[in-house]
Amino acid sequence: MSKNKVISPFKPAAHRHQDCLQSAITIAQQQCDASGQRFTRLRRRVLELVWQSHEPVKAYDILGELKQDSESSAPPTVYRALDFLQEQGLVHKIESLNAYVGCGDPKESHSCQFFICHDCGTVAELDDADIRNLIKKKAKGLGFKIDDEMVEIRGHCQECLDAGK
Amino acid sequence: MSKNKVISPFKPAAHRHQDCLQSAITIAQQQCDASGQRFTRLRRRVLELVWQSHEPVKAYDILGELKQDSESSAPPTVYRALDFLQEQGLVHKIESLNAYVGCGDPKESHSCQFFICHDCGTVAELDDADIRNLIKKKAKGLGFKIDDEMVEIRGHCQECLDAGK
DNA sequence: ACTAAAATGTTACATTATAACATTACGTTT
DNA sequence: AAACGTAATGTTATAATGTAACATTTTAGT
Repeated sequence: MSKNKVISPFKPAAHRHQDCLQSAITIAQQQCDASGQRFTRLRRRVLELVWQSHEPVKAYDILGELKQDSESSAPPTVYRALDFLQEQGLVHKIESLNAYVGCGDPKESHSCQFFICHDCGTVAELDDADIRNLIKKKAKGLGFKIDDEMVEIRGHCQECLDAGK
Repeated sequence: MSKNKVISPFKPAAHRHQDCLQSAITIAQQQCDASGQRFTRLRRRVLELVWQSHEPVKAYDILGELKQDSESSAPPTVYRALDFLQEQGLVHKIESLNAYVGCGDPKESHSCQFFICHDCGTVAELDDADIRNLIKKKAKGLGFKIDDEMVEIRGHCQECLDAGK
């Protein structure tokens, strides 16, 4: 179970994103059912909005959309839903962007590493055991006990490099 | 030159912090002289404030101190100084805390990895070639070109664990 | 239906950061 | 030293991100 996984690769610009979204919602529903959490209409809606693309989404952009739904919404509406989704592992926050992305594999808790493309704005997510173990080893050398780790790599994805952007 | 370095270890609670501060300022002055940058009074003062301890410092806390100096100051005062210091490699921003720490080894540009203790709030900084190289390798596997990397590990340092905090 | 807990609504505000333009300080040329 | 141009700082206003506190509604379990 200590495998290196690409949880979400960089998606080609054209792909059936509807499938990504659909799958994310289905899995989220199953997860919540299984763990006795309530996947309410609001939480579902926020998750859908996070999954609108593979780009990290800002909380206030989500809020803007919610308001268009003519649902009564305010910042806490969004932040509470995002907190819930993060606790369930359904979304991650990208700290260096103050933005949120859907998690492609919420089934198990994991460390994750993000690769963020400056050009197209999309993000790839890994759960890489090599990185995790190396960090664990380094922490051990410092006598440090890890709670939580954040690895965010900024640069340029293959597709954008090829496109010469 | 591809060595693993501990740029700043977790400092024992009691140490001659005056020396850390002094050294940081001296090195900063030398760096700026060497690269033809102006290490102005304001920039020096902000760097001193960042180096008040080994805990990350918030921009608005720095602003508060500046105002006490009876210097006329506003947010841009601080953010511009911090931007400059970051460009020179003299301070780093901890993204997950929106806070800034002095860099213990600004002499060369480097990747760095932070270990952040939740208990005492202090931070250790590594420049670890193993981590850097592994991330580089993983990026290569994705066809990804790295600009910049952020590794921030949150947990508990040895000293706090020993103290049973 | 009743109740307690969870979720959401609502208002207000705190924190973090930047835009835009005015002024001052500084190094260079003359 | 005076004039000039650029870099640095001052100043005002506002944008962007996030939370506290309390009211109301919804839900699950009895």
